[in-house]
Amino acid sequence: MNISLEVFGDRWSLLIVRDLMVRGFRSFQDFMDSGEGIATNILAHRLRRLQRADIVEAERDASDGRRVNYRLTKKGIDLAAVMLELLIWGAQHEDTGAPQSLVAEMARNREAVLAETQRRWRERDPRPMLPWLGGPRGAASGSGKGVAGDSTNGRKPEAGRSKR
Amino acid sequence: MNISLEVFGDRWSLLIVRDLMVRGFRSFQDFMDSGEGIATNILAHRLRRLQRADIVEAERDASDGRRVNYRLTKKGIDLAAVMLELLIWGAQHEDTGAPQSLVAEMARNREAVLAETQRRWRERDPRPMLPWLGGPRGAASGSGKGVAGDSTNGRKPEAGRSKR
DNA sequence: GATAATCACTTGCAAAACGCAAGCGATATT
DNA sequence: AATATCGCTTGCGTTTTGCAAGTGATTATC
Repeated sequence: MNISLEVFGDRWSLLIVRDLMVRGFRSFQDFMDSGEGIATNILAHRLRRLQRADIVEAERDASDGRRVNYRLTKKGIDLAAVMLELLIWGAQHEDTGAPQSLVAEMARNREAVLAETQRRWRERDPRPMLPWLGGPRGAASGSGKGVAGDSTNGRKPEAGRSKR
Repeated sequence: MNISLEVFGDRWSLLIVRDLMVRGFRSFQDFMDSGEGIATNILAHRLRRLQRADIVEAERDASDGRRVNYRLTKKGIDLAAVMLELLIWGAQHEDTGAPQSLVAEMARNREAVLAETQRRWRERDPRPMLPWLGGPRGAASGSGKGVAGDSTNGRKPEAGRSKR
């Protein structure tokens, strides 16, 4: 676990993983526009470190050569369980903006939430999981209520990021 | 979760919580002797911050006025689920010193592990949970194999820290 | 009962990490 | 051809970290 903390032991790394995992972020720009206020040099550095740790991988966008798409690896998506517990803890003990009822439902339904998270990852479904966090600018947020009871099978990979 | 990261977003805080939770640490000295290499000023600062966040509480030792005993609060012990998932993730993906078989068993047995963790906290049972991590200097490590099937009811709170 | 240890810190200082603003090269749009 | 966007890098000042030494209070030892 000491080793884990050499990767996560800073203010941004876990947040980056979370945004990739549940907010549907993919590009450098997504992070810059998210309002979280990470600086470009720090973001670049963290992304590189996460790549070295085999938690994130990068690939140039096929249809736009400027853009780089970041994505979690298997190792990265396996952090979902940690994320979920941290989210639940935060909702119980800190004053986050998370709707109580939804988090409670997620806590009751861990397995389903994790399964859905991994499904979206496997199928490259870019829709954000946690509506109240907001997805990348110009993306239609998930299916309204979001996860945990989400069987609205929109199923289309091109969920609508605006201009590119 | 952003808020959580204002408390955990550094290299040491989570480690401190873990040591209080699973290694049976209580005193400033326990941390200094643990070989993890945290500096005194940083440790003091982190402990104060964790106290302010109501994750840790401190109280002067009744029988030795120099000593301060640190202990997790309820909010602190509720981090056990996060810890456990992080431990499991680390064991699966990083090269920790954790015995694979034991971690696998913990993963299969999450509820029991969490229950036992909270039991030890409630009953102030100071025995460390994770033998391979080692408890505070001079403490008899947990009951051999440790948790997850640990029904050896030694049950005595004074498990034997050496000189004091 | 004076002396030495131990404990939980604090202080000073140097090194590293961080954050901001500006700039840069490559690609894409107009 | 000119301009905009994207993913960075560079410089520089501020903050955080780490190391070593020291301090005051309490306890153990001679």
